[in-house]
Amino acid sequence: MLEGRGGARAAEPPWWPGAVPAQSRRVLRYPEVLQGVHSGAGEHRGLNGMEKRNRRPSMAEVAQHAGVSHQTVSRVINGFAGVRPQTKERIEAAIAELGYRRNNAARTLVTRRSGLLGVIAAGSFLYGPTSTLAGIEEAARHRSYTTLLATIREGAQQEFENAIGVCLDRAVEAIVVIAAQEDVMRYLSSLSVDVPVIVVGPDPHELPSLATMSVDQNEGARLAVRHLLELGHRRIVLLSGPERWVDAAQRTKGAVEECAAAGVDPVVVHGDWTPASGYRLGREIAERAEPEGALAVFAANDAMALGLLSALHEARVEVPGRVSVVGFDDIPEAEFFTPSLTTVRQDFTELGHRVVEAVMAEVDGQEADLTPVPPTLSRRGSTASACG
Amino acid sequence: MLEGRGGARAAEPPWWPGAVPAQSRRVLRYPEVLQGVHSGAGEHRGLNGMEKRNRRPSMAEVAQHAGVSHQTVSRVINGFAGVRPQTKERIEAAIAELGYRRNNAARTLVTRRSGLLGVIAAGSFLYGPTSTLAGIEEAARHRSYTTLLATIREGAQQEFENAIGVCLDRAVEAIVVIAAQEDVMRYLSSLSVDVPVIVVGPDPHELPSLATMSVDQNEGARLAVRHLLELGHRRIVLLSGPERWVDAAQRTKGAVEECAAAGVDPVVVHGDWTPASGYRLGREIAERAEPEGALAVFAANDAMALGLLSALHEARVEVPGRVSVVGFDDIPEAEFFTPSLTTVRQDFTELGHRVVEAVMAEVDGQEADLTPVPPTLSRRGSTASACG
DNA sequence: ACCACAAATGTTAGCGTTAACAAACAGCGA
DNA sequence: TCGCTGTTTGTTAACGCTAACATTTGTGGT
Repeated sequence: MLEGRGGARAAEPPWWPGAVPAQSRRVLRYPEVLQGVHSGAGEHRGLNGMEKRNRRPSMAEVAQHAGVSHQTVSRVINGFAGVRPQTKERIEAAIAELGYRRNNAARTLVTRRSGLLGVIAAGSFLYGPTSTLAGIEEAARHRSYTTLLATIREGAQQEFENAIGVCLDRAVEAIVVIAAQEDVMRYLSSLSVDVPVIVVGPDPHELPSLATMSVDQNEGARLAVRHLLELGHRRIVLLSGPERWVDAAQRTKGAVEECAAAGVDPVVVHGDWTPASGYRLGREIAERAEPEGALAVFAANDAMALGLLSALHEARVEVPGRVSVVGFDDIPEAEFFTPSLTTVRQDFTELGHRVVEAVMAEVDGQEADLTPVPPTLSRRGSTASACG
Repeated sequence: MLEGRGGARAAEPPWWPGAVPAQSRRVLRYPEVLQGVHSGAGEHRGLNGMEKRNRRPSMAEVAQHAGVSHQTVSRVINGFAGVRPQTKERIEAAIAELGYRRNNAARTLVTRRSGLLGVIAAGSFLYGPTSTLAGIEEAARHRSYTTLLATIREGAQQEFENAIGVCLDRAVEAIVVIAAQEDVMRYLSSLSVDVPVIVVGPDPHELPSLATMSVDQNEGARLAVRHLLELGHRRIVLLSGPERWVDAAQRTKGAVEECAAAGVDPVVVHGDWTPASGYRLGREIAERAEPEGALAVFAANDAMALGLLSALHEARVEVPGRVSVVGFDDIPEAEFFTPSLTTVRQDFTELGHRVVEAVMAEVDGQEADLTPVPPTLSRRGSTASACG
C-alpha cells in the first residue's frame, strides 16, 4: 500500500530513477457460490452448480430448537422486554445455530409496513443525482429503511408509470423522485398515490400539489453572480441550462435578479448542460474579440464551464485574465480544471439526508420541513477582478 | 424549449446582440400529498396532514366486486389462460375501479420468490460504479426484478455485513456487489450466503470462490500502451491507482506486460485515483525538464489524467507535443479536457446488463458466463507521435 | 335428451409472521 | 395453604396470496 498520500513516487531505470517492478497477478477463475450456514436444517452444500437451496429455517423451527413457542422467539427478535434472560439466551443460541433470519415478507404482510423506501432516479446519472441518491440511501438505512431503486430514461412517461407501479407493488412506505424536468414534475403532480411522494429537485411554480426539496438554486445563482459583481464585472453572460429543466430556469432567474439589483443587464445564452454547449459559447466569445474590457460568464453547471474553458484555452483567451468563469455544482473534478473552477457548491449528501427526514415525517403523519438546502461558493482560480 | 441543439444563441443589449429576457418564476409552496384512487374501498382524501391510509383493496374484494372467486382474479393477474374473456374483462374492470395492486409480500410469502435483486455499492460513487448500477437496474427491471440498493463506505466491514444482512432479510434472490478493493473481495469470499453472489469488479487472484465480472482491465491497459507504442513512444510512465484496488493492479500489470513485449521498460508511479495525484506527477515531470525527447504517460483513470494535464498546462509543458497522455474510463468530461483526452472506454451499461444476465443464470441453476467485457480506445487530442 | 369430457371457476390449506388474548407460573401476604 | 398479584410463556387467528385439488359449467356426439 504505497499509494498513501498519493505522492508520485519516482522510479529508477533508463531515463528515470527507481522504477517499481509491477507485481504479477493470476488468472480469472470460475465462480463458486457457497451455500447457507444454517446447518441445523440439514442441507446440501453444492459448490458450483448450486442446487436449489432448502427452505430457510422458520421461527417455529427456532422455537422448537429452543424449546419455547414461536411467539417467544418473536419477542426476542423484536426486543420485547419480559423474556427471562435465560430463555432469551437459549433462543439466541438457537437462532445463531440455525442461521435464522426473519422472513420480511411474512412480517410485512401482517404488520402492513414494508420498511421500504422507493427511489426513482429520472434521467441522468450525473454527479448530483448520484450523490443525492447515496445520501438518501444512507439516511434511509440509518432509519432502518431499505431502499428500492428504479431508474428511468428522461422523457419516458411510460417508464415513469412503471417505476411508480413497481414501488407501489412493493408496498413502499414513501417515494422519492430525483428529477428536475418540468414534464416529469407535471406528470407527477397529476398522479394520485397513497403514499407520500417527494421530489428532489427545484420547485416549479404552478404545481402546488407537488412536494419538492432541493438546494436553493436561486440563491446559488445569486451567490455566483454576486461574486462576479463584487469583482467589478458589469458584462455578464449567463450560460443557462435547457429550459425544460426547472433548476436551469431557477438558476437563470436568480442570476438575472441579482444582476438587475446591481443595475447590470446580463446576456442570456442557452446551453444544454453538456460541455459541448459551453465550448460553442467559448468559440463565439473568442471570435468576437473585444479588447475593451473583461467579461464574466456564469455557466449553469460545471460541465458547460469545462467546455467553455476548453474553447477559451484553445483560442488563447486568458482565464481569468480576460474572461472570468463561474460554474455550478462543484463536481470533484472542478478543482482541477484549467484553471481551477470557481463554482457553486451543492451539498447533495445533506440534501439526501434532509429529504429522507422530510419524507419520513410524512410517513409518521407529521409535517415535513421542506426548507431548501443552502449552497455555498467555492472560490478558485477561474475568476478575477474585472479591472485586472 | 430553445435549448435545442445546444447552440449558443447570442443576445442583444449593451455590448452584445439580442439578449433573452429571463422569464420569471414563482415561489416555493408547501407540499401536499394526494391519496389513493381506489374509491371503492371508501377512504378519506386528506390533502395535507395525510391521515393513515385505509387498507388497500385485496384480491378478495376485487373478486367480490367482479362476482367471481379470488382465485380467478389471481389467474387473470398472473396471465393464466383458461379464463373466459368476458370474465377477464369484468375482473379487469373491477381491478381498475378499485385501484387494486397485488400484495407482493403475500405473494413472496407463498411463492418463496421475492423477485428482488440486491445491489451493494461499495465505496465510491464515481462515474463507473454509478453507470454500472444504472445498467444493472435497467437489466433487472427488464427481467421483472426489482433492485434493492445498499451503499457502504469503503473499508467498513461492519457496514458490509449489515448490507448483506439487509439483502438476506429481504430475501433477495441474488446479490451483486459493486466493489474493487481487495479487502472487500477477501471478506466476500469468506462469506457464506445461500443466494448467488457476483462481484462487479476485477477478479483478484487467489480467491477462487469469488465470481467476478468486469471490463477487461488488463486488455484496456494494453490497448492504451499499445497506442502509445504505435505512436513511437519508448519512454512511458504508468501512473497507477492505489494498490488495494484490484483494477489498479490489473491495469498496471497489463501495461507493464505490453511494454515488456515491446522491450520497453516503463516507470511505475503510484497515484490514488484523485486528480491531485496526477497533478503531483505533472509537476514532477515539469520540474525535470528533459529536452531530449517525448514522454508518454498512461494514467490509470481519467481523473488523474485531468490533474496531470492541469499541472502540465500550468507549467507550459505542451500536450501532446512534449508529453502524450492516455487516461482510463472515458468519463463524459474527458472529451472536453484541455486537450481532449485519449482514453480507454469501458462500457459500463453493457457490463451491468451482462452481470444481471450472469446472476440470473445462477438463480435459474444454469452456468453463468463471466467473460469480461472488452474495452475500446477513444483516440483524441492528448496523444501524438513521439517524433512530433 | 343424455353422457362424456374439457373448459372454467370455486374451495381449501398453507406460507411465516405479529397481535391479541389466554394460560401458567412465580412471589407474597394472610 | 390459599388466593392474589404480576411476570413469563403459550394459543389462536389473521394478513393476502398461490398451489392443488374439487366442483361446476359448457360443448359435442349420439
